[in-house]
Amino acid sequence: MRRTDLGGANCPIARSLDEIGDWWTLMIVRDAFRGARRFSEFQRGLGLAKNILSVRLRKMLDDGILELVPAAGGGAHREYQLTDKGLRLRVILVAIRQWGEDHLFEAGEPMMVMVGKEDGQPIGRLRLTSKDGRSIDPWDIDVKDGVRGTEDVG
Amino acid sequence: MRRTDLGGANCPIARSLDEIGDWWTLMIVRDAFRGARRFSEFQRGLGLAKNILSVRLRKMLDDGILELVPAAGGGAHREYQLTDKGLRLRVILVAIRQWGEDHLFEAGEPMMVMVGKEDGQPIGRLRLTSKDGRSIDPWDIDVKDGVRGTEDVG
DNA sequence: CCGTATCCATTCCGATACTG
DNA sequence: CAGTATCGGAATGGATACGG
Repeated sequence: MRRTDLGGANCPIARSLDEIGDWWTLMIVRDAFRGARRFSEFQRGLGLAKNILSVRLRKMLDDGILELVPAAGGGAHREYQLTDKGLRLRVILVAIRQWGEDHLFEAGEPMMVMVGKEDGQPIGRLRLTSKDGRSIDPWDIDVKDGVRGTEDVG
Repeated sequence: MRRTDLGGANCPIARSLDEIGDWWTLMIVRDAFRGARRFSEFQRGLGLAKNILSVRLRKMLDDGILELVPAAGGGAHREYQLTDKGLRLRVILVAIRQWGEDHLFEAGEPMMVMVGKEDGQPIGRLRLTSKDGRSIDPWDIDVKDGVRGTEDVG
């Protein structure tokens, strides 16, 4: 996404979109969460050309979303694995998923669902909250200049 | 996004990405949340060519993300307004924003922040939860076949 | 099996000019 | 102001062939 290059902007949305605001990247992350670890797994799961997958995977390695690690089973090859930064994309995928479930499917239509490993139940809905945990409606939010405070991390 | 057209897939992520998985669309939504309502406002805010903006806005109208309404001030023209479906994209923007804040900014670097209209405080972090409200880690989630149950709405 | 290199078609974007 | 029409250049995507 080059456009007029907003990558250096001080808007976290613009900067994020420059890195992951691309169809394939998020689909690769989706498959990684599903357990895909090898080149061929991503390729079969997504049905994209190898050259494209190659470029995307390398960029995601460069961006620190994926990393290459020795094969889990002890094979000679290496496998792709989500970094912590990549794992944190799960929230975005869930948000996208829940929006799609609400607005892009008919009732009764089959779909893939996310369930907690522990209870096997569909995960809860994401909620916008104020600092003290109360729910906020989508329109009760403003945007203003600020600074990343270290105390906000975590 | 044409690719191999996953739009009809039963994966909500793929289907969502087919509709909003595009750089400009989410940036337009971002500006709409910031208060942009007119063609020229979007154009100035995003710095994109008019022909592109024109196509994007029309598609978003078709998709029911935006709608045209009589000018708020009583002017002769009409203005773009987020539909309910569009307003629900706020959660996705917040998820994208928080990820970017965490991984794409240095401490102390200036950035735009979202604050609750009511208390003026930065909004809380999105949390993945199980059905009963307990927090879930990003890796403690599985994906399986399912159906959109009407009882899950809301 | 894991990629890279090449080629071609399509799409996307920006600039500009133009209409109502 | 709010778009539409056109054009050329750049990037993207798919297919295929090739190399480690």
